[in-house]
Amino acid sequence: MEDILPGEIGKWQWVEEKARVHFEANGFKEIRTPILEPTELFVRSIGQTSDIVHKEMFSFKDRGERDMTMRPEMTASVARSVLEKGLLTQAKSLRLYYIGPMFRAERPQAGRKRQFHQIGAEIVNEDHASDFDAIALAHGFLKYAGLKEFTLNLNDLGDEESRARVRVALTDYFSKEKTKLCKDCQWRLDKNVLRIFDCKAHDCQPVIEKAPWEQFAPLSERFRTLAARLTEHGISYSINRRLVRGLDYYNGVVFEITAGGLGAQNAVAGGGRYDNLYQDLGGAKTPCTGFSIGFERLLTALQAQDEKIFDELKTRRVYLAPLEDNAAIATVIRDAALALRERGFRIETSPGVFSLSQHLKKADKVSARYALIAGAAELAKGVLIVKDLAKREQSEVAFDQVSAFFK
RNA sequence: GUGGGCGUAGCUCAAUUUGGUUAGAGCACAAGAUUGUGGAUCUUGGGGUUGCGGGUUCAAUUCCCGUCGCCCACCCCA
Repeated sequence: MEDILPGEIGKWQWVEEKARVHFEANGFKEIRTPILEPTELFVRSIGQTSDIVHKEMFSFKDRGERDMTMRPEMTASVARSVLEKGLLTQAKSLRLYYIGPMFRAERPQAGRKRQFHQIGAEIVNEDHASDFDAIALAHGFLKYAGLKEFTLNLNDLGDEESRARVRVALTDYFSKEKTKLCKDCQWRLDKNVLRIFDCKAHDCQPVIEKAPWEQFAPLSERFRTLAARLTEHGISYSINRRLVRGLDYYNGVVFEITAGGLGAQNAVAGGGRYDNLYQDLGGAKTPCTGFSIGFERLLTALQAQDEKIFDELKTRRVYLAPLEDNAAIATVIRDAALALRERGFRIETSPGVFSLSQHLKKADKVSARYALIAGAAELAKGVLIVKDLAKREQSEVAFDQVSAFFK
């Protein structure tokens, strides 16, 4: 697990702010839930057969001997909260988003830490028509955040009826080929036959290739409608019939967005429809869709595609440079800083009094765009010097005009 | 859970092969040259339980054993 240090927190705040603006503008409300939940919640929602549950959770007994788990994802927590607080009795449907840390006890590698962060959204109690909204929201946010190149992959897991039919046909087929499958797949055959398609083991591939794919085809009418709508809105996609996703609650349309510059872990977002989760947790039938975006992976991809993307962070940083230890000067500068703070500028300064050249050096060091300079001469004239460090220009601004100057 | 690689200053690394004086360098940091115009340069300075524990030895950063941690990949996922 990693510390996020002051030197890099600016990027985090920048992306978080963009996420809040974008999701709120699309009518989504933020929800925050506890990091700790009863283990049972994740076992019932994500599924016993998923890798997440059977080998990747941070679980322990608390002091009351209860089985607790640090959340490995957010969808189950949101569902729990919606059911527990009866949110659907106050509204017919919900559109929620979240930002926060998740925990999975995997072996770390590039793009995969044991604590990681997700930005995600859930559309609760809306039918398949909302699949488009979920995908458009995810796609739109990635663009808004500044990601230029990424690929949307889609698949259709089918409705319950067709899934049941497929499951029977596949179980029948793979049972006959059982001896050719790897150990994991033999286990999947018993527990969740669809996930055999996720297998990357070399020996399983010929068996998977010959599976009765025709049971999946053709894609449903719903899926084709969705695809047409995406095209209409200029969102390109590829269809990947092998995309299954490792959480058991998915059905219907599932999707994954991949981006370059991420190493082996190249999925930056993933999600899909889950119509049965609320029933599995003891609620009423509640059709849903949702997705989540890997925060760290998004940061990595953004920087890989445009190394200067976070430079604009500098443009809203102001360094304060009092030239003398003088209460009047300190007050004038502080008042100006207060006004700029309200305009969203970040204020930097150094404790103590320094010469002008020392101040300017320090201003460079903190990557400030502007310096506010005042000494005895300025005080006498009733002005501050506002220096643009990038353009190497400066002007004298009257005390009460500083805020207006930065408009 | 599997495989490979790596642990020496805040960071990147040297010295380890063949054990031997006080473990070095660059970057970064701090002070000064520089009392009103910045990124350079120069000078000076602070920084180390060589991951940790044990063993061998007159002597261990170096050899041996153990252990912990990190990185990359598999797997899986965001």
